[in-house]
Amino acid sequence: MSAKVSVTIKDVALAAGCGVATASRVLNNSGPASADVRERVERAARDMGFSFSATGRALQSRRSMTVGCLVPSLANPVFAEAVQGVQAELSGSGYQLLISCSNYDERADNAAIEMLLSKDADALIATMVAPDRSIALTNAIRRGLPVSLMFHDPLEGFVTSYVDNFEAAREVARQFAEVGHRRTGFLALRFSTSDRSRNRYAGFHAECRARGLPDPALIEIGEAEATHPESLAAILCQYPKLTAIFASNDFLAISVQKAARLLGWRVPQDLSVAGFDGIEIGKLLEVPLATIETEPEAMGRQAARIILEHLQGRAPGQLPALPFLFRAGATLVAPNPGKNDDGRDAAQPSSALLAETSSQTRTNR
Amino acid sequence: MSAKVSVTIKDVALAAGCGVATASRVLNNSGPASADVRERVERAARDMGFSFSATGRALQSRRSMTVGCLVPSLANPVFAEAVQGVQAELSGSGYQLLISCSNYDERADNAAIEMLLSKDADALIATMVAPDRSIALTNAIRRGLPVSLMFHDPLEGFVTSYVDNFEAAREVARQFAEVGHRRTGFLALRFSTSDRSRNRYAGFHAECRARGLPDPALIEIGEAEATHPESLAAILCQYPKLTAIFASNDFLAISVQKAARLLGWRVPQDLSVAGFDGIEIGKLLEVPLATIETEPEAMGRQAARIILEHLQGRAPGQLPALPFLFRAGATLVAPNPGKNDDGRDAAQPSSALLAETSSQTRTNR
DNA sequence: ATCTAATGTGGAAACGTTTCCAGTTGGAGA
DNA sequence: TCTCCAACTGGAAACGTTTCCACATTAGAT
Repeated sequence: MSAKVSVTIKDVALAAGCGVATASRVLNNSGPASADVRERVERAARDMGFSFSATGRALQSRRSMTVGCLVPSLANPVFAEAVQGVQAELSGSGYQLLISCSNYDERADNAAIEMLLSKDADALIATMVAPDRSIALTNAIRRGLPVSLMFHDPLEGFVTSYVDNFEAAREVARQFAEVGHRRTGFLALRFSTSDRSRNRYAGFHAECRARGLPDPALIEIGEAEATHPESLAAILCQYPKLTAIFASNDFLAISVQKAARLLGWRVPQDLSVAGFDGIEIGKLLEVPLATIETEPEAMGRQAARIILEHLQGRAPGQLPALPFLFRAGATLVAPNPGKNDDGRDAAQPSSALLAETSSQTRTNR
Repeated sequence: MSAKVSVTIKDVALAAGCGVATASRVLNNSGPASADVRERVERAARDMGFSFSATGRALQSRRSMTVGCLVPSLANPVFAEAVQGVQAELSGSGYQLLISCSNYDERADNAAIEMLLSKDADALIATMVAPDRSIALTNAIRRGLPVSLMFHDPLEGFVTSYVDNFEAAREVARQFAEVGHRRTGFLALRFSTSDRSRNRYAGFHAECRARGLPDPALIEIGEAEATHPESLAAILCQYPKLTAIFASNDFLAISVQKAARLLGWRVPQDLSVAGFDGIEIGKLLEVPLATIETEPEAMGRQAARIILEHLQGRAPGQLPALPFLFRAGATLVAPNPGKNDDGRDAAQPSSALLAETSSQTRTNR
């Protein structure tokens, strides 16, 4: 109706014939007001289509009711789901989500944090290349701003929501070893910018060592190879002796299967594969993917809950790691004696059996 | 260093021994200042770690430098990628992204728009159940707030970034028909809350009609069936005569393959399948998925560009649809004469051939 | 009838900016 | 020396809220 661009509480007060203080009290139910004036104010507000200006409120209350969130990329479903979890948990709390993406770039990380801070975010939830190296972030913490990380393993001075990458990777090594794999490889994307990837390798490596197995091959690849099965195949070619590959995420694991197919290798007969993350599609594949199942959305929710508690004055400490689950899948079976050339190879039972059984191992720390 | 929670321009001015007006001019490079005072202000700001309060600025300038964005869910990679595109395009423009998700709920849609408006968003980018029914949204437009939709087909009174769902679906019908399919089905998730789904069905239906083929079966399913291949199989069972299914998105198409497998049907020999969206993983499958390739990220970028232009005073009109591409895949071949029971069936040539050739049809409107 | 207390009310300050405007300075030209 | 103008400067208002405080009104108690 009214062409007024934006109607303020002053306009409402004027229309209702009272002071702004009274109008504010009525509209917020924050103080006494006679039935009479209450009615007038409410009607005026309704008629004029009044709504509070969050900016005005933020300025006066020193709270923007906004939570800043930084993730490497929303194109990676794992982060997207985590953000979805954050958003879901925040929704209804009155807090809104301010989003930023760094594209796995450390400089962008810092710029983004500074941007979020200058937007007066009341709290920060982040996954970064190197949280501990971010001056902006540590400053924020020092100033008492609630900060909570996602995906990062525990880090001195930070609170984080995470799965224990090291332990989960050990579990994969265990599964590999138990069916008889000796020569294994870890396929890593963004090894240098992802502590997750590094910790997974560390756990995988540690467990192999502990079992007296050869060290796993560390195969680092770039964005290009990850999205181009032909390039990936060219790389895999250089590791003909491996009988099993642990990929640092499910998408990569599926690419490995494709690359193997291009090379004429059969999965799992010629090469076993396991992934990480537990994306839904892995279960639907013709050869279901063995993987570590995680719940990014739960991670986001936990991070948001921590922030919310902080914001309400409580100061929750570090929570234990979120659970993960080794999901058995047909991509992982005993190595093919033909390919494995170092004497002792395990003649494990069937393959298809393990695949369709949903025997899963729940681990929790 | 200083334990001061937040340092304002007033503090800086005080430290530099000048008025706030001068400090503001220096810090913004927005007016004259002697070299002397300029130097003092800049040093004070640096020493005290001053940064502008976006809130203060927003209040005085009436611009929050914030763009509100509403999508059904970030758990759906298609939307997540679109948001990533928006974010990427916005980054560097000074605008920040305020995110909200509705979970495909019309009521939540409206509440979210109102929330974003009350947060003083300078513009809105949205994908909703029913943009045209949203009072909050139409009000926003009437007030002159830049609004741009994503994914929705053109709608009176709105500007949208989209692919032509109707045409794309016709293309699928054409591809189905050309290899000889007559009895086809359209598998729809969230038919009632997604105009995309409805328009795809409409296009598919129209093209079948135009070719004198039987109307495609409309198979509506819920969230539960979509994520549970067993349930999906039970439903597919009821349509034994179909030789090809067009699923309203790729994830669903992959689920169909799984369900078919559970029923002992072979894809593509017993059932051809095509999807929509063109997610990357479709290419990596053992039986690569035939699908309509789209670029959600480009969609987000376009929406953001439109908004940015609006914000700079230009008023760009509706742009043409974004291009789509029919991606051939091994899931689509000629129907198996054995299954097709109505007399005239096409004895098309090979199957595997069509699969591995990457002959793709580019369409644009 | 007076006193107290509770209730209602609105003016004004504060939050952090930017910008208008008026004032002060200094130097150049007459 | 006087005038004028440009360059610089800072006070104050405004943006939309909330909240403190003081004031007025009323009802209840003595």
